[in-house]
Amino acid sequence: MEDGTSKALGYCTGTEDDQARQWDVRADCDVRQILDRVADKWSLLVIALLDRRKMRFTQLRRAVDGVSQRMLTVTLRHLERDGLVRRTVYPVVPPRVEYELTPLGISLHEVITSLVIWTEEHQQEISAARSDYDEKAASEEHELQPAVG
Amino acid sequence: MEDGTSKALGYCTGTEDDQARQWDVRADCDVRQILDRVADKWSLLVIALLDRRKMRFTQLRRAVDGVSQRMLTVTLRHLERDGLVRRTVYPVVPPRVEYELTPLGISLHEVITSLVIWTEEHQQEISAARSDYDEKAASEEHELQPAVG
DNA sequence: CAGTATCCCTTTTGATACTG
DNA sequence: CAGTATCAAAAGGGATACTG
Repeated sequence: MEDGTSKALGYCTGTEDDQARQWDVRADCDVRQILDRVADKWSLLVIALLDRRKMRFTQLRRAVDGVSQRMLTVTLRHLERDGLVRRTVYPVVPPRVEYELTPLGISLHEVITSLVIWTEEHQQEISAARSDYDEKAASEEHELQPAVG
Repeated sequence: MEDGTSKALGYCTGTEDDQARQWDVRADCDVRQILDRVADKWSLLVIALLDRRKMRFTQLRRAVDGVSQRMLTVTLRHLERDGLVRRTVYPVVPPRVEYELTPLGISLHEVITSLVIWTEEHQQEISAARSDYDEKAASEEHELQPAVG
């Protein structure tokens, strides 16, 4: 689980009969590594929290608040390994460790922001689509079971 | 599992002592729904494949190729529910079902593209960071176990 | 404080078999 | 063809206990 590079990505074998897409299938293989990081349950929160400031472990733990100690550690290690976060250890008696975004991390943060903005702008449409879908799915069921209520 | 709106998102409770971040913590709750869709192992591939053309179920299944029948169905249902993909059933003898992006789906596709581009542009840096991290992690271990090689 | 190690439960995913 | 249903395997993630 610690090694993001060795996982099998079944669909990485390129087939060139597929000229319509503009993303290279092979590019997806690389993209996946980052997407998995972005998509990670906690990574996004940590990146957002670390925007323009350093934070200590416990400080992050409280800020994210739903996260377990284990998952925060795992998340931070992944981000550090990918060069998105820098970890600084101060060799003092009560250990002090600070986390901050690297330039690469800041740059990713900006890109993710555009995705976040898109989501905010289209949230209404998505909610509407969901309600619509759920309603229709419900009436489909009524066709099979007309006498429920 | 079919209901993306009811899942618990532990970190959604907003604490306002946190003025540095520019994303609203509550926004993350909504954002998560979409991010989960974007981040999904197969969604991205399907959206990419559906760019500017209709495709049938089996056609998609072969194009994605690593995907199981079940996962493709689940993925398509999610995308359909979110209003990103339109599903059209032709009531003919061998069933014919076509999938295509909605305008909303096209719009998301464009935003995701910027993320894909970012990844392609920074892939080298990330790989380098990983090698660096792994190398350092390896030598840390040698400090504990000096006689290995 | 800032972790690591372990156990265990939940969710996700894949394989297989069956159907309109 | 385009699914649904079911079951088993695997990964993800939390709680707890321990450590430099």
